Amino acid sequence: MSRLMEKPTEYVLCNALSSCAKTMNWHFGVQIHANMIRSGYENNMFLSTALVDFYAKCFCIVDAKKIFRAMKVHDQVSWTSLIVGFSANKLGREAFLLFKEMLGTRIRPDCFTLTSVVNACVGENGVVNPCSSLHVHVIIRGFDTSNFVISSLVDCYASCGRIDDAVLLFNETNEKDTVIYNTMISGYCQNMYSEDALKLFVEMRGKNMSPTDHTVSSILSACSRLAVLVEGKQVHSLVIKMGFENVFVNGALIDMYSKGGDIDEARSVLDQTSRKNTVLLTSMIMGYAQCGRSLEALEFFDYLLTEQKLIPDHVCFSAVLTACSHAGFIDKGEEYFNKMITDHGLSPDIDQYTCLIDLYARNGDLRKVRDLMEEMPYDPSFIIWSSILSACKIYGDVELGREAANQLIKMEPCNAAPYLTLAHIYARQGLWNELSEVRSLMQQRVKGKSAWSWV
DNA sequence: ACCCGATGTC
Repeated sequence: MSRLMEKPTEYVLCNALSSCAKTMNWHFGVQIHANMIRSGYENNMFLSTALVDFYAKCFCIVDAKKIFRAMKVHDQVSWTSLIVGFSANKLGREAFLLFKEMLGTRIRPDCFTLTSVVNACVGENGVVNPCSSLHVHVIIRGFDTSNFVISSLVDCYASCGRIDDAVLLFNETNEKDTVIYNTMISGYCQNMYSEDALKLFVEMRGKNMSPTDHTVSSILSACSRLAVLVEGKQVHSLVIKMGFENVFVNGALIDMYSKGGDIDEARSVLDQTSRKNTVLLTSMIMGYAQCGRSLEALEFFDYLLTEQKLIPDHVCFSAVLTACSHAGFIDKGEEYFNKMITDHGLSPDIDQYTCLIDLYARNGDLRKVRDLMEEMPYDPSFIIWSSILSACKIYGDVELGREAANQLIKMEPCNAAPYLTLAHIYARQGLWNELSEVRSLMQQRVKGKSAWSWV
């Protein structure tokens, strides 16, 4: 090894760095960087670009930026590498700003650049998602024939809720490949257009295009949203016929069966999965919790911990706490919550606090709800206040109910639900003046508006 | 030589 590393060529170092980037092998990559400096290759643009890519993929975005800024010359690839780097580090805005900076140079973006910057903007819900202006660049540069660019644009439109624009672009694209179909199907699913997702799947089959494992995982999640077990089972047959079994597909199958009410079939899919991961096991626990088989959820979790050496994550504890909440197991819920911190070294995020608050609230222990809200390092969310408000309705707590309703109204002034629940609480206690106040407030604000009209 | 697209759990 040392002989090989004495006089490596630029070509060797470049490929080695690229491998380190792909495998996220930081330790080896920094040694190559050191070797590169020793060998006097610091000004090699290809190597510097590979370094940018390597550091970014290892989540050392600061180092990636430093290397990029120190470069004397750039080409399309080096610009694109840092854009991809920002994107991989969830810095979509910075990726977009870098793209704009690139437009000011004499280097023109190519389809790699455009795919990458569009992809970086997927899920960016900032002030305005720039998909339209990127789309303009795509058209100007004539990249609207590239399936890579089109599929990332479809995804970008769909991910920021502009499903109509996604459909428009999808429909006007002539040579649609499987990935574009998959992207559109997944876009429909993300936006809750589950029926349209199924329709497009049927269209795809009618055109004799072969579905992939990606197609079926989206379609299965559409089936689980629609709770259509019959269609879901047909897709399951297809999965077996085509041999699509992987963790994603099996995860979607488990979810489809448990949401469709056939928890035992979900378990049978899980048992047939050879490489089980925390996600699949969490789906299963959540499945038991949501169909009211809380004891089985907890037994299964305890079995996995002791016998299968499961390393639970935050989501897994949400599933366990949901099981406790649905069954009213207060002591067990507190025990799991504490064990999460002490035995598993996880600091609870707002979702687990939400589960525990919901557990207390459903059981009418509103004192503990208040204490936990004081203690937790998060601002109470809409979900938390909603679960408190429904508890106040059941247990007749006017004071806390009023506070919860006011918080909810502040967050979503045009949503009628909190006004109605508060009115219900007032009516139960015979507080007629308060009742008419909240009623007229609701009429002023909610009347004739949809729940989302303030957006 | 270096950079690009989609999928699953709360």
